[in-house]
Amino acid sequence: MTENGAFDLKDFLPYLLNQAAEVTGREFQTYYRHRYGMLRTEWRVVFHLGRYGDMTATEICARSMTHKTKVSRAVKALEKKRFVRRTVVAADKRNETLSLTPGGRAAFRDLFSAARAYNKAVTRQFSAQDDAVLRACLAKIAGT
Amino acid sequence: MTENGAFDLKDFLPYLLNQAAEVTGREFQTYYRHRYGMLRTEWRVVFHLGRYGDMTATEICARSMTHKTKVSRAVKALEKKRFVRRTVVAADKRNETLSLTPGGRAAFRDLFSAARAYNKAVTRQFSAQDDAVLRACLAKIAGT
DNA sequence: AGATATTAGTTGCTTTTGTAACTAACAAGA
DNA sequence: TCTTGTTAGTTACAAAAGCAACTAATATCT
Repeated sequence: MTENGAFDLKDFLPYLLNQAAEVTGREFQTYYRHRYGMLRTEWRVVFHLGRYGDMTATEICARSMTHKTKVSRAVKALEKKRFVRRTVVAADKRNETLSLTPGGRAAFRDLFSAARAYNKAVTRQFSAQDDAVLRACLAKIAGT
Repeated sequence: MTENGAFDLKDFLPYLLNQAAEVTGREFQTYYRHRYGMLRTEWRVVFHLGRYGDMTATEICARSMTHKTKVSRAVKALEKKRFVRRTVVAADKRNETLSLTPGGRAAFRDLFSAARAYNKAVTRQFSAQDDAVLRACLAKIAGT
């Protein structure tokens, strides 16, 4: 697309990003959805706890830029599925520390390596340089 | 992220894409939402008709990789808001040609230039080369 | 201490989306 | 012409997300 040339939907970044996000999101969701009956936010919560250790819902919100109602519902669902349990912090009873159960940890390990593999498969389409540029641009757009 | 190094959420392409898509989507939606009470798919339909001329819902589905129920609902809403009207094709009464009303055209012109401007603003963050790489990668991922 | 504000997290209600089943119009072969 | 199949588009119902109001616990200020 040139400065004064035609401007198509396929030149419009929000559209492009949305399409790309939808494709990869759909592809990867088969893992957590099929195997563990998780929703995207649930998988994200499991990722956080598995990768970074126990933390509160609020910390997950901050780290993943996810709204607290989404996280709240995800935690509730994960608790019901016995992937996560919560412990009220004695020092401040408003806080609950979230942690993975053994089953949650097993799911995490499986999904973590699936995520790595999926990521590698997508990334393999590009040169290392292009991949780096892509990631840098996305991070910049996301404001990270 | 190196081959065997730590793998973080921020290295996971589906996550990165989702974040970036959400940020830009949210930012741009203020235009069509605030000014014209449109939803994303409605704006997409208007874009198609304004940019590429009258066409049927099915054609919009194909061009924008959008599911037909989404388009169907968008068209219904746009019709109610008097941005779009439909004409049953005499030769095949299953088809309805969609076209913009004068009001729809005015909205399109406004949103089209807003989209261009927004796009330019996002793009300006990167070098021309990086921008080209970004777009190429996204198109590849989206399977376009 | 007592009033006020802030923070963590939940819930209720509404909007939006996804899925699948549906109607109507047309096509094509027996 | 009478099935059978296909295509365009809609609708009904369920799943998910967004938003705002809510409770409970703690912090702050006087």
